[in-house]
Amino acid sequence: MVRKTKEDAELTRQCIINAAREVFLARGVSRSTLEHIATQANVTRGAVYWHFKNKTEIFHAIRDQVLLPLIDRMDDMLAIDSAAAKSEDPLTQIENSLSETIFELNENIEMRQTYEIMMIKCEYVDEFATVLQQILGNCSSITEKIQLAYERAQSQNLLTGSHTPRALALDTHLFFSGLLHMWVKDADGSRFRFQAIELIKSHINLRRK
Amino acid sequence: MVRKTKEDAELTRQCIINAAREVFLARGVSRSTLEHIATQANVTRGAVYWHFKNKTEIFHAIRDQVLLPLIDRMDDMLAIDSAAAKSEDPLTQIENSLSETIFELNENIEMRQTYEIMMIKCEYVDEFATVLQQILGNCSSITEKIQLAYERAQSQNLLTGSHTPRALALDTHLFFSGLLHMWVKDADGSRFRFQAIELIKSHINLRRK
DNA sequence: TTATATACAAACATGAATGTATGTAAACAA
DNA sequence: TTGTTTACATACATTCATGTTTGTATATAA
Repeated sequence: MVRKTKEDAELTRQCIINAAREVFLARGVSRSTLEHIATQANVTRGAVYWHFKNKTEIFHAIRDQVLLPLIDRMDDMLAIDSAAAKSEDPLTQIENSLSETIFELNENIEMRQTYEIMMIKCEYVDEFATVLQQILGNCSSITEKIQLAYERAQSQNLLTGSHTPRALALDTHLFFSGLLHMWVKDADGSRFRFQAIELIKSHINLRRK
Repeated sequence: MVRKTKEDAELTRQCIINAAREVFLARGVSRSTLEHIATQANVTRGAVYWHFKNKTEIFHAIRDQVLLPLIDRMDDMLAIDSAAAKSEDPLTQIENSLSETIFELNENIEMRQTYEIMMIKCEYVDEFATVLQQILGNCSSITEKIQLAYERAQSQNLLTGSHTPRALALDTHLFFSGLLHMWVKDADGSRFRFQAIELIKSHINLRRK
């Protein structure tokens, strides 16, 4: 049975991406073969090669599909003129944007899998090295957004102590980066997953006057 | 020229480990072949197979050689009865143990390479999955040590606010975990490497009364 | 209606990488 | 001094993943 219409083709493309995510997660990117992916997707390698140039292209497809939207949303939540910004103080805004991300990881299986692949099932060499630069770029931009929020908090006299918004933002970013890593590595959920939201709240409260 | 004495053999073993570290770093663990490693060490695969069962065993050798001592030292610096504990307040003790680790990463090339391999040049699946559990275990133990230090700080009335030592320790641990990741990923050093020590100081100062 | 492009499946050719088996020279023990 | 083990190098067999090529049924455009 051969698929024909455009929609059918797009459907198999999605199947391949989903299959690749599962396979990458289970076997790591390097050890995953196009045969594994094809089998998981109930197609042959022919179909895979039709839709993608090689494994790297599938990898990027997976990444773009779920990671980019997440970053966009985080950006939105931290923006000055967002809906959130008008109803909440800047610190709560930061807290919510972090919590929201954790919430998404909990709810959205594909996103969780993708995060796990990117963090502990992938070796950042050669073609994948560029992805690292992208990640660093995203980190910088998010840190800046957080910094702006802290600046607003400062001008509203919400902060304890006399720390610069820049330092606070970097500290928050590193904290969250560490949290995401632990969240992913802590697969059985015993250590971090259950208390992630509390940790975020506690982190922000350290700054509250 | 064939090597003969015990010492010579141990020397080639070390050569192989060092070669493997370089190769793992450059190509990632998965893409590194025993042939690559052998060539880099100026031996043949025969020698590699004589000293190691397979690639995984080399991986573990690399890890044990530099990572375990680091963790031990960190434990020491945070211990109640260490030399550091007697001359410094608990918060400075925490700060120094973190700074010391960063200092080591800066000075010790092998350690830096090993960290980089473990964090972004390795896929944690199958045989390597157990390493993740070890890492999580180490994290727990270090967090507990930090917590004890915060408890001492609390009883000495050094802390601002009313946060529990447990929450502070987790926050510090996550911060440092994130810092290490960024430190490693930030290969050109532009973003994090130069200011790592400042970030640590700033993180601890957030807690100081 | 027919020609062409699409969306695959199946077959093929090639190039590794692995593990093992064998060979061998020197150290060391007896 | 000779036998045995050590510490490798070399050769071999096998498996496996990749990329490409070819075949083909159907959709779609002309």
